[in-house]
Amino acid sequence: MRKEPRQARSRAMVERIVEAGRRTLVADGYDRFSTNRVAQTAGISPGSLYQYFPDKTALLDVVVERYWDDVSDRVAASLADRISDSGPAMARAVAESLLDALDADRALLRVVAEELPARRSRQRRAALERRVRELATAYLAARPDASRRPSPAVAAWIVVLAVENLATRWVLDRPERPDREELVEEIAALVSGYLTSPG
Amino acid sequence: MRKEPRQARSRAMVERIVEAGRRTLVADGYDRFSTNRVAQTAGISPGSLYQYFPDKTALLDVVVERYWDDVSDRVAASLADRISDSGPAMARAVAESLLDALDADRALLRVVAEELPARRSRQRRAALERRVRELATAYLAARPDASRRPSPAVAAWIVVLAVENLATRWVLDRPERPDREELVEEIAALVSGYLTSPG
Amino acid sequence: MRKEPRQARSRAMVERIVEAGRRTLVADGYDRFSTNRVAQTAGISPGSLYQYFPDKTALLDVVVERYWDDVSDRVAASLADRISDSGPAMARAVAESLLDALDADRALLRVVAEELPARRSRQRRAALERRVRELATAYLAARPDASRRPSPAVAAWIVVLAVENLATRWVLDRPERPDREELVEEIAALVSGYLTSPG
Amino acid sequence: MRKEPRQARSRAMVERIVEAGRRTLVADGYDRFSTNRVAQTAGISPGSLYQYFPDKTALLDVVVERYWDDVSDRVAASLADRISDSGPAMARAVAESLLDALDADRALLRVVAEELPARRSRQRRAALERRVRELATAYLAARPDASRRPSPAVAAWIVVLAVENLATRWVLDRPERPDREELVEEIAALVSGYLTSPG
DNA sequence: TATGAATGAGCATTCATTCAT
DNA sequence: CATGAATGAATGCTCATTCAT
Repeated sequence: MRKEPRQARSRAMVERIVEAGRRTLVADGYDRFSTNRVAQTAGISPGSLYQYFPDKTALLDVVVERYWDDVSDRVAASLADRISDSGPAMARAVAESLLDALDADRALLRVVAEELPARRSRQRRAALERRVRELATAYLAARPDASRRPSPAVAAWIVVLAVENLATRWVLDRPERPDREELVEEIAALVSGYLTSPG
Repeated sequence: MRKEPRQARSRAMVERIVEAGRRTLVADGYDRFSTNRVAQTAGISPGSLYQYFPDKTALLDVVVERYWDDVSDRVAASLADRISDSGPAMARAVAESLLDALDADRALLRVVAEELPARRSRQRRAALERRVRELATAYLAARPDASRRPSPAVAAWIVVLAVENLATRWVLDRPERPDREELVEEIAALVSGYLTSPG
Repeated sequence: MRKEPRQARSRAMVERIVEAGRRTLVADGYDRFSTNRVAQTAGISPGSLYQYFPDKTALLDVVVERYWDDVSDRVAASLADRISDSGPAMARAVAESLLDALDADRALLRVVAEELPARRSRQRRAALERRVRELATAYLAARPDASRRPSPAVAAWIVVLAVENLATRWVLDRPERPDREELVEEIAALVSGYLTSPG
Repeated sequence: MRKEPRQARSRAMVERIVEAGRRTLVADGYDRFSTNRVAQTAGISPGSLYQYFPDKTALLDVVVERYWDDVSDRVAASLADRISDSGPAMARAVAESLLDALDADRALLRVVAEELPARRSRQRRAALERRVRELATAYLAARPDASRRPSPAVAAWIVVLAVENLATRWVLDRPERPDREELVEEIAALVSGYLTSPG
């Protein structure tokens, strides 16, 4: 009496491999991310891996993809709890959400952002940026007087990239100054100062 | 009669190898950056390479290091020509300098910023940031009323990282919007808006 | 109510697999003749294949075996239509029959004769040769004055091998010269010249 | 005081690898002809093999090529010692030469002719055939009355293929009948009977 | 019987590094 | 110093075969 349909078995196996991939990446770094090693970590044979992924790259892509999707989801979820009206508060909310999301799997962020060729992460990272940018654009569109920048699209590009990079760097480097609170404050200032700067 | 002292010979050889490394990196990408290939490009034997560099990584590091030092020098030189008084003009000058400096060897920037594990660039990139940050800090220190941010050091950290990343991404992606002029304008707004934002 | 006895089921399954093997061989070549691929072509699972064949080799052998048996049958059938009295005419008939038989599945001949290790074909190809040799021997025995060769068995060995190889090579290479008609003529001359050569 | 120039070192190594390839082929068969195994047999590391051959196929090709060239040379050498005038004697000489040449490395002939995909041998085997064919054609051209066949080229094609295959098969199978002497006799009869057969 | 997921030994190939010359 | 042939561990990947279901 098999409860789970075939699909579920596959899904479980894919899960197992992806998780092994993630762990291998975090534990051994990108340079040691080899199919044999992942298979060993997953407790399967190298051949089995190829029943679920056409090649090494495909697996890596899924791991990376999943990471950025998770970050993206965490940002979205986190934001939902912090919706607020005023501009600076909004910027603060975004910053906090991003910091939380990036901090959630800092070890993997380190690999994804610092060991992988950026090219590998590009697409999914861009998806995250797009998602946040859409929120930003919607926000700006809904509150025309929140921004004095001439182009909302350009403003969103500027803001999102700047904030994302500041957050990433901060999470990875954890400098003494600014501390988290300061950082959020400065980001809020950066964003609101920019938006209210006369265009 | 050997004219040149050993040191000089070494220096010339190191130079030759580093240059070969740079060319290999640009021409073939990081994946094909192998010691054999570099040696061949340099017109020496693989064994000789190891007389000047302990391992492949060391060579790569020097190439990267040199790249960021060059960028750093170009920024400094470029800035010297644009020294100006007013805040926004200063921000504009920095942005322009950075864009120029990054654009000067865009092919290598692509490899260094998108193919190499970011970790490799870390130290020297940080050096560039430090250098610019120092300029920024000095500027802010000299003009206390230019900034309302509580900590000059933090403000410099924020500004430099934000501007550097925006410039890098823009050079690499060359998006239609913002175009260069717009970008400079927005960066100026970002920086001056931030600095004048009440802390 | 199962209509067919187990035997019949097996036979049908064997058939199905062998046919799939044949098609795989023709379509993809010997290098891609893998059990998985054959099973897929047969619409069964790789495991099932092993219920009918102990290993890959056994299946391949049956496919090859079947091919040469088919050729053998075609030669026999074709010959029945060309029975004639005079020696040269007989040689011509054999040549034509062989060419027809080999041409009938040229695609498979190519694989069997040029891609497979010849060893694989050995036994069954020998069976074909034996069959034709028997006809030849019988013919020679029935017409003692048709041959001046001392040993009919040896003469048959010589003639059959020579003719078979000439026919095979011609079918596979299809050289401009000799064309088919010429070839048949030359084979007839070869055979009758040989047989009438004083022993 | 290095006596041998660089070339010679390479040549020795190539020789060593080719010989190891030959031995591996003979000892373990085509299926076990792997680069690692050849390297081990040669007493070198797998990587070294690739300094002399771009890939496995290239090595195999050289082994096969060398085999057929050797056979070809042996035939030529052997023939030089048997040059004779009369037709049947000539055919006998060719047959003997071929049998000698093929017998010289029967173990390798087995692999080359029965295990390798024929395609691999094709080109070099064709070279042998061409070489012998040229001799035959020259012979026929020089003695117009030696042949009554209409086309010398076609006659050469027929004769060479027939004789080559008979010789090969005989060497590989070593049947009781015909024995070597008989075989040579029958081949002579085959050839001279054919050539004198009225076209 | 039939399945097909899982296996794992094996393969061809690469490349950073060494060391005898 | 310079050489470059030699190394050999490691890699991504395949496929004949097995066995729990």
